[in-house]
Amino acid sequence: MEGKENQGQGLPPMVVIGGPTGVGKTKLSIGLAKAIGGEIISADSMQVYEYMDVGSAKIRPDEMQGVPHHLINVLKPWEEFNVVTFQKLCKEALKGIYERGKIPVVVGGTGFYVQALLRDVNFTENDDAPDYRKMLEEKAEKEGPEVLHEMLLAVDPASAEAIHANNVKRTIRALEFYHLTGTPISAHNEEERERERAYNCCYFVLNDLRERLYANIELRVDQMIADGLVDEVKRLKDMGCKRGMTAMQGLGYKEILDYLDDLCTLDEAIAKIKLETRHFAKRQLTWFRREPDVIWLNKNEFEYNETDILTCMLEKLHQQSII
RNA sequence: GGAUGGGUUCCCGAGUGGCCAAAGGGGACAGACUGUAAAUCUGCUGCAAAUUGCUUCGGUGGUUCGAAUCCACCCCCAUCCA
Repeated sequence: MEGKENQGQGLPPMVVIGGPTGVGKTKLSIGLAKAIGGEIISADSMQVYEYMDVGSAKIRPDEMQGVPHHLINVLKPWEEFNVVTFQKLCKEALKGIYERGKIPVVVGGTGFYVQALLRDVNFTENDDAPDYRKMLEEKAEKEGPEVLHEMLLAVDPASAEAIHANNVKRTIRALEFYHLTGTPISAHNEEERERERAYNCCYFVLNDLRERLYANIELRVDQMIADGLVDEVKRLKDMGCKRGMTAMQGLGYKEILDYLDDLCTLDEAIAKIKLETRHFAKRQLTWFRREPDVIWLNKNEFEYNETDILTCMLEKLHQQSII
């Protein structure tokens, strides 16, 4: 509990608000940003995309209340997005924020992205190797995932042990890394794991009772449908968006796409979105739980009083000399 | 009232005398994660500290060394006939 207050001394200030989808991060972030004169950086893998508003639960301009937002609507849906891009865009945004003498408030549910930013993880520069990756994907498809896993075992046994054979995506990434750099990704990861936070920051995680979270998710999905999610996906489809694209892997998008392609009924699609969103929220929480030094804000413990939550946050920020 | 099919662990569903605490799937829960992360993958799921014990397959009673599985009666559900 104590003794960690000054560890961030000298580092640039930052506030992080994480939490599962649908807890109310957006609303809270506005309240906080206004209170401390902050600017918001969205750590969200879908809100970066233009034309994807309802399905990504993107904040509306009128909700921003004048608080500047970064990393929202900065990519087209057919563009690729990944941690490295996120990191790069983030750093650009941060530069401006610090120049303006403001405090960045990083808000988002993608724990991986937040971590990459906070610890300034170095993702070794490599060029893409689309052909190699594609070859591996086809190989896995044809010969089964074990074959790739054995290839990995030969060049990077540590990774092979850490990555389950069925996890084709991560197996491929490990192979690709070795292919491009000649060194095992496991060695690289080991080094990067040692990294400490590069910012003086408070990492808040907003949470709520599981049952309330889930109930809320269902309501939100119904609301998205009412707000025109189907039309939104239809428009994206007309723009040429296809299943394989990063943007179209978003929850709500891939399922509605299936519906539009007549692969299921609308009700089935909606039920699936709800289910997968619940699963997602759970995975998010798993990530935050293992993240060290996060400050949990359980809404139920605050009796759902937003002001009390804000007061608590401000107190923590003071303690850590962020404000 | 009659005929037939059926009631299985949170749900769906297999199991028709011992190898069954009961296949498989789903959900729930837990976890992994360092360039696809709203992705991808893993574990676990009757109770009890137990390689052992206890309770469970609509209910009750019976047959048997032994039953979720066989028999009898009863209750409930579905469809059909009256």
